[in-house]
Amino acid sequence: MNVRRHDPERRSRIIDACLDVVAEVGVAGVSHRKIAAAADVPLGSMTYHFDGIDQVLYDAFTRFAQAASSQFEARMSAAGTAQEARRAVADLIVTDTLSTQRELVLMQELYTLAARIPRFRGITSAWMAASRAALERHFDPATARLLDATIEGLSLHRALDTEPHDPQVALDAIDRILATADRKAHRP
Amino acid sequence: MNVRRHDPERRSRIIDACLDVVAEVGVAGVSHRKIAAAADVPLGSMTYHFDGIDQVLYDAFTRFAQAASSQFEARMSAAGTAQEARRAVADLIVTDTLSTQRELVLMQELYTLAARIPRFRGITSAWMAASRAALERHFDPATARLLDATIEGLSLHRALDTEPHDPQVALDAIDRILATADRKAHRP
DNA sequence: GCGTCATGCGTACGACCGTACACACCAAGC
DNA sequence: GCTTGGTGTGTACGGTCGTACGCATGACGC
Repeated sequence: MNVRRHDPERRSRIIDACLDVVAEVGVAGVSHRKIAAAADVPLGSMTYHFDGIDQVLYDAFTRFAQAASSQFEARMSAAGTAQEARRAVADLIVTDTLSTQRELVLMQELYTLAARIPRFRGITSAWMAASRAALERHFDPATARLLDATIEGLSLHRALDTEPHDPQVALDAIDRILATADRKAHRP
Repeated sequence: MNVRRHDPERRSRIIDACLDVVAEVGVAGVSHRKIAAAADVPLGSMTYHFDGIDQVLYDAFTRFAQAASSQFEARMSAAGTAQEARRAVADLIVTDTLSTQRELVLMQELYTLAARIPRFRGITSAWMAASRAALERHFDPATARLLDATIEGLSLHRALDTEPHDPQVALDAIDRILATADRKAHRP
């Protein structure tokens, strides 16, 4: 027997490389050859480790969504007071996972795939459910849903704006939404 | 001289066909051949009427954005009272341009392109500016911006939700935002 | 009627694609 | 040391791609 059936380290490197390639040339531009070159693995490895390019994309976006989701959750659960929660939501928009152009591009690519291909909606719905759950640690469900949608919208505007975003805009938006929210203590 | 230099009717049909193809297979799947087949024009027409596939996409998304923008503007300017404006915003989300899966997919594809390629941001920024201007007919600028972002977010959630969207959610969200808005009379 | 010339098309070429598959490699059993 | 069998790779094939380009077409000036 050889050491392992599927070298997980190599497989993992392919997934990371896939995200890099997607961020650079978009889902439209990915190919086995480009990913293999970026991961520095032979072309043959691609078909060996994955059934097809769809599976590579699926696994790559799953990893991306889970990473973003964990960061979101960590940020929200670190907030103790209501004021900290408010600040945490703002940070999510202006300095967190969704802050670099790379992350924003990947997010958009994932949304686009999910909008067109039902199979990918599993990834986005899990992500959205996790975000909402994290927000519901501090806010009532209706507010969590509204905040979630607004975060998406502001992030999108951020991705498409040519000039740098003013953090105050996000803070103001959140304050206005929270002004209409049920007061809810932080769950112990 | 021949009748015309660039037959506009044929060129226009190619643009429409391009949107159809993108809606079906995504930007990742478009090709000269598929668009030509969908438009029922010879393959050679593609390079004759357009400099490259990027230009086809650019023109197609420009048309799409302008159509959506006009509809948005028409919907908002038809509203006279504040109550009608509130209803108009809700309609934008639940029954208007952004309501069919086709429109939502195209919108996502455009956003993704714009996030990655600065050239396409001209289309999205014009669209966003027009939306905001239409909203500012009824609401103060800060509210218009917040509404705009929230509309985007709710539309996105709608595109990715597996189950049909409850219109009441959109209405509630708008009401909560408007509850914090400056009262502003409809400009004559 | 006929030459002229811009319009628009059919075709073919080279590049790149996904993937099948033969096989090199190497650890383990004996 | 030899056999064996799974692991991972290199290569080549059939197909699709964008696009360059030669040429058919038909309207116009005369």
